[in-house]
Amino acid sequence: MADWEDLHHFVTLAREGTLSAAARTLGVDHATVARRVAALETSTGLKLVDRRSRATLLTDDGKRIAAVASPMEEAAFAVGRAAQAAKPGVDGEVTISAPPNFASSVIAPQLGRLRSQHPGIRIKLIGEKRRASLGRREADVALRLMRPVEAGLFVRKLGSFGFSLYGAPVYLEKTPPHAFAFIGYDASMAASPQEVWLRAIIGKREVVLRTNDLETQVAAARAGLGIAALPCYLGDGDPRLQRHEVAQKPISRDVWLAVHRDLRQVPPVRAVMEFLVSCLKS
Amino acid sequence: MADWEDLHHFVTLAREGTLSAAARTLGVDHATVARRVAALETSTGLKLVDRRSRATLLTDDGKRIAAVASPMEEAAFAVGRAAQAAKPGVDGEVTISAPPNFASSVIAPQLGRLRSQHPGIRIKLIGEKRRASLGRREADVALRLMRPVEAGLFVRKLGSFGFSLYGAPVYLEKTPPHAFAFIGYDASMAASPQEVWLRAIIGKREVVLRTNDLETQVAAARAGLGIAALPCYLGDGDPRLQRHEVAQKPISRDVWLAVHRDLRQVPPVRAVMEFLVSCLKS
DNA sequence: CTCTTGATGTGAGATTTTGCACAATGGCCG
DNA sequence: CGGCCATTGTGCAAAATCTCACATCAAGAG
Repeated sequence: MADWEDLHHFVTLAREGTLSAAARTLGVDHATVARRVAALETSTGLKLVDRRSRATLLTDDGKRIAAVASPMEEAAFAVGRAAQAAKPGVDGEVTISAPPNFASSVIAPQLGRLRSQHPGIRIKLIGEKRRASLGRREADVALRLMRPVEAGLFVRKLGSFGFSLYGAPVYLEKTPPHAFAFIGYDASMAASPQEVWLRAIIGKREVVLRTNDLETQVAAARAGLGIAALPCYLGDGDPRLQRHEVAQKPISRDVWLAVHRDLRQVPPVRAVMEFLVSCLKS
Repeated sequence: MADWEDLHHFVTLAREGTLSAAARTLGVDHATVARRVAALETSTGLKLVDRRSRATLLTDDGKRIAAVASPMEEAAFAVGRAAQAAKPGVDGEVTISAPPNFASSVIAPQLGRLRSQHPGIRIKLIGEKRRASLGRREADVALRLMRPVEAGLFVRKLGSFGFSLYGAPVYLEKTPPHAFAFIGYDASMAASPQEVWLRAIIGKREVVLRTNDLETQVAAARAGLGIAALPCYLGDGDPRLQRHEVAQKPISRDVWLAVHRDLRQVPPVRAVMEFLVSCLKS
């Protein structure tokens, strides 16, 4: 039988697409991935990849083998979860994935509370836009703004938060609404509900800044560049920002908590879940 | 994530029960298995095995992990089959598992025919009593005397053969049936249909030889030791044996061909299957 | 067209892993 | 009770593997 570690490298290469990317996720050198895949080709007697200088493409045989081998990866992740679930006690490291501003503005300020309740838990808090895969254990617990649909997850709605328009107090004073300039997301976020809502309000008025980063919008609005659609939890407590009410129906987004079923009962994970619930109650 | 090859060694150890046995099936030294399992224990942070001097027992955690990891092994075997199935052409090595006497008396004599039809096929013919696992690729094609029940197999009935009583001609001449001495299987084969049939015929008469080996029975019967229940294909063509008819309803056993679904369409496997069908037609 | 960038290929040295040989353990059988 | 035997544990030399560094290559930007 083929070396399972060779299969591991190959499956990762098949998913990542390049030797270098696979090497990064595996934490090894790209030369190692190349050699292990070559070893797998020898042991199976099949040509699995086309080695191009820009990327390595899977051959038809490679696609077939990758499809058959990927259940191995599922099982391997299940082993990792089982190992974590088997560990007793409330100690351990728990990785939380959340939207970046949510991580910094909502979760991080309250982490002290969790720390004092459960001193044995170490937290890894990752603010990232892309959805971390819970199945692949990129995170143990995830906060999402959309209801997660992956199989095998336990999902719970934690609450919701609203958006309003905000600007610097001095800007709102001196600028009549018909002359508002706006700050919005760029094309990568054009489909998000709050951006759709904002565009409807903007109408034919001017957009002076497009960015993919919410913090940048906050900073620009504070500086008096224009009006931005911000979560109320960001804008309402900030003396450098002032809400501007509009006639349109206000928008709100739901916050979902997701955790893999295998980890739901693990004490440290449970503790983190309860902590996150309490974070959004207030 | 844990090293997949460590998992491979651990799963094998879990199935085989001892380091040495696992080492044999993996083709490595027992020290390697021990070290890799230790490495897995370190990486998972769990104690997986109890190291006794006579055997290594799985802990409860070990059993859990083994249960979760064994789907990995299934997938790995599926990869092996997929690799074999992907190879083009009718060349290749095909492993046949069959009852020992069947292999030597029925299949082996006709292998020349297969060889001349398909010169590119190399045959590995394994005569063994225990049922080779097709799922674990211990054989590509198996002949069985019982209908196989494992999942994922393609099964076909090839035919059947009968049993009769045979003895040396001189023995049958000088011995009246009520004084027959018999040659039969030992306890390990007591449940086989032909042995049950033979016992009913024997009644209270004497059994002078019990053995687990059919060839030994043939040799003893030829030598005039007594009467044995033999497959007709063995006894009828042998001038040193003569059939003795009895009133009891004759018994026959079915011969089944089994192959894994994934390999059924592979050209060399197909060729071997057709060859085996033709072997049992005559 | 050239430069930059991110990819793959290749060789040498360092590290890790492996196999071997032998010692130790403990159940089984007479 | 004592020898037997298969199994596990350990240290060292050998072999395989990995990392690192550098060369090469192709696509896209300026």
